[in-house]
Amino acid sequence: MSITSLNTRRKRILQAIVEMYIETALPVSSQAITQRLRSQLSAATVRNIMAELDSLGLIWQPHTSAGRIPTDKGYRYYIDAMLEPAQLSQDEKDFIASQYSVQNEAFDEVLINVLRLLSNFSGYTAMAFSSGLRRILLKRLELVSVESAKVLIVLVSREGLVKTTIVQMPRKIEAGQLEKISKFLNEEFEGLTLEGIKKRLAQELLSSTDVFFHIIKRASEVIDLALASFTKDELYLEGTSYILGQPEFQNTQKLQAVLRTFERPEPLLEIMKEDLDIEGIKVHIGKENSYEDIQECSLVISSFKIKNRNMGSLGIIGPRRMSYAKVISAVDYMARIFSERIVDFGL
Amino acid sequence: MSITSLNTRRKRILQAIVEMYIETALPVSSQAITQRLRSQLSAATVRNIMAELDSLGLIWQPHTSAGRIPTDKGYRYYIDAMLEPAQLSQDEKDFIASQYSVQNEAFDEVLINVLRLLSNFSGYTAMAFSSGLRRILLKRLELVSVESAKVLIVLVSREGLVKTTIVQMPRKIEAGQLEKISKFLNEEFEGLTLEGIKKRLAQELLSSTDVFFHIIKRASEVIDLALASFTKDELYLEGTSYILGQPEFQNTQKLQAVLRTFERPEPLLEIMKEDLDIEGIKVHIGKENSYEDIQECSLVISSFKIKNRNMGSLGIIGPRRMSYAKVISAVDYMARIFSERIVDFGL
DNA sequence: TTTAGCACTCGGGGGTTGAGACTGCTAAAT
DNA sequence: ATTTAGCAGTCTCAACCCCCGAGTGCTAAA
Repeated sequence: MSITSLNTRRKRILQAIVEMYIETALPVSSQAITQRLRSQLSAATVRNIMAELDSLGLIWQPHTSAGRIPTDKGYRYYIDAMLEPAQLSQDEKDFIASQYSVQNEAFDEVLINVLRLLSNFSGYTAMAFSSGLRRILLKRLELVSVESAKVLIVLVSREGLVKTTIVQMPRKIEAGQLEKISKFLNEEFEGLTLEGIKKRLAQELLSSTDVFFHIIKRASEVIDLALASFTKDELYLEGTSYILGQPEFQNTQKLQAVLRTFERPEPLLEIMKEDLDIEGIKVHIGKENSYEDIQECSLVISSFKIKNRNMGSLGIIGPRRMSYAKVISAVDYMARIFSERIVDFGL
Repeated sequence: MSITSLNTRRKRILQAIVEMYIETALPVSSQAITQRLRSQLSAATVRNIMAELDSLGLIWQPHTSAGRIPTDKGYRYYIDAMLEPAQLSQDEKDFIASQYSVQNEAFDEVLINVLRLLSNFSGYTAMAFSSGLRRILLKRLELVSVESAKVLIVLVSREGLVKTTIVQMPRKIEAGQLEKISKFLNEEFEGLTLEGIKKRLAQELLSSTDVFFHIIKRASEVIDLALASFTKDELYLEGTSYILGQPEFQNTQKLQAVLRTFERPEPLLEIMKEDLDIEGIKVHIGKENSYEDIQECSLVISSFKIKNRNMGSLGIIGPRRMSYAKVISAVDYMARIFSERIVDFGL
């Protein structure tokens, strides 16, 4: 007996176990399954099949006289082989659309709002990863002098994103010179990525006349500082408290592991970074995560695009015992809607 | 017998009880005290004194055959009458200084870093309240057109703070006009608070000639939008998971109350707002807090200044059974160092 | 192949018990 | 008058037992 040869009846029983366990958080007994399936199967027959599924490693018992619980492998099979690519209902979509209002907010704020919405809708913690402005194309760059050597850089991308940062220039810089630098950058490099600009500047620096050399030098400094500040990977979390309501985290040990991760979320960032260029939805179940503190959790992740470039990912982190059907369709929908609208709103 | 007449011996016993309870989280017995004090006192004598302290409401017994635990009143007396204003050791200061590095970060980020440091150093959850830019004085205001009706407002305060926000103007606005508006605002209102500027603009709007009316009108719109965005009170929390390690919060009920507060921290914000103009350190012990969900907690709060104006507060929230000596000196030191350096770094 | 029946296993709730930790009180000692 | 030794009394807590109920696996019959 191998997993690939599960017949319909076995599949239906596995499905029933997974779904009932997701609903109740209680081990599922043979009798409960017969009731749910309303088929002519007796509990004894179901028990035989459960023993098979158990030996295949798809379900397990917390103790001898208990019902069965899905293993990670069981959830994996359920998701890969049995979960239909569900859509949100129109009602649900309408609900989300009605909540999704964007005022005048920077990119970060819009993203956080989307996460809050996703988190409230799903009842789990929402997370997002943004690859910074590594991939965006320059539309305009404004330089504002804050004080002597301190400059505020405002970057507007072709995609409509705005980001600002304050940097410390190596030397004092005059307002007039600042203007020249930003004019130079805007005229020469519109439509390039920051890294592209950096390369071009390095070339020009070699071949430039003395007159321009100075401007190009300072422009390089500006771009270097902008790069350092704008291309930081960032992670966002919303609804972290939803994890508290989950019965599997009543145990203080397990709870602490997850909250530790929420405080130092670099592992989550790594995972989402790796998934950045994957198409569609990616699910990580329990021990499939190599990072120990979240091996009681499942992640559902999808990347979002801005003008066809993957700019980051968003998703859900919750207990393995998660309503995957709902969460997967919600994450999918939010990633799509966010990709579309972030540009429409011109942010 | 009244509290004010506690003689030295009674004080020393109360102190021993508080300190041992803070160390061990276990009720303190008469015998434990005789051992700690190494005086010639017998346990029986100590018991007599403990009975007195008990009837004064400074200590209590969780049950008849248990040792004593300080009441809120006991902690209060300990802090007010027995705690010397301790300084951090040079080692501790060096440690903090070595961790405290600021690059080019916005005000928020610096504050969060300080909290993280304070939290790690103390082993408790750190919190901060920032009153937004309500109290700052305008040095300069730059307006950058982002697209048609969308404007980036850059505010530089006399204190050296920089904040930016993107706002949606009610109408399209031309670059030339933007320049006029910012010139007008900078020339007329340098040195005022945002609210001061708003008032003055309202007056001028009434008495202005037709030529200026339009500019003033648009300037008002800008200031209104800036006010709405810049003067939000904000609360920051770092190290929330430290609360989980505390033995008093093994109890899920109590834990949940605190975590609820971390989730909707408005009550904390209120408390810190009220303490904003208090000099030095303020300690709130257990039931002294009117907000029920944190009546198992103590707060240690100090406000920080920027150029002699109280701009916000920072502090610690932890169990009543907190190492007050260490926490108080740490909070005091961090508030001072933050007040000093935030300006040096010109953020 | 399915199912009824049954013996078996295990967790968990409830009650009991005994050890140990402290106290308050009393009476003697200082 | 104050301190202390001694002791009886109180309460918690961990250990233990026991039993119920839930659910299983296995066997043998349908």
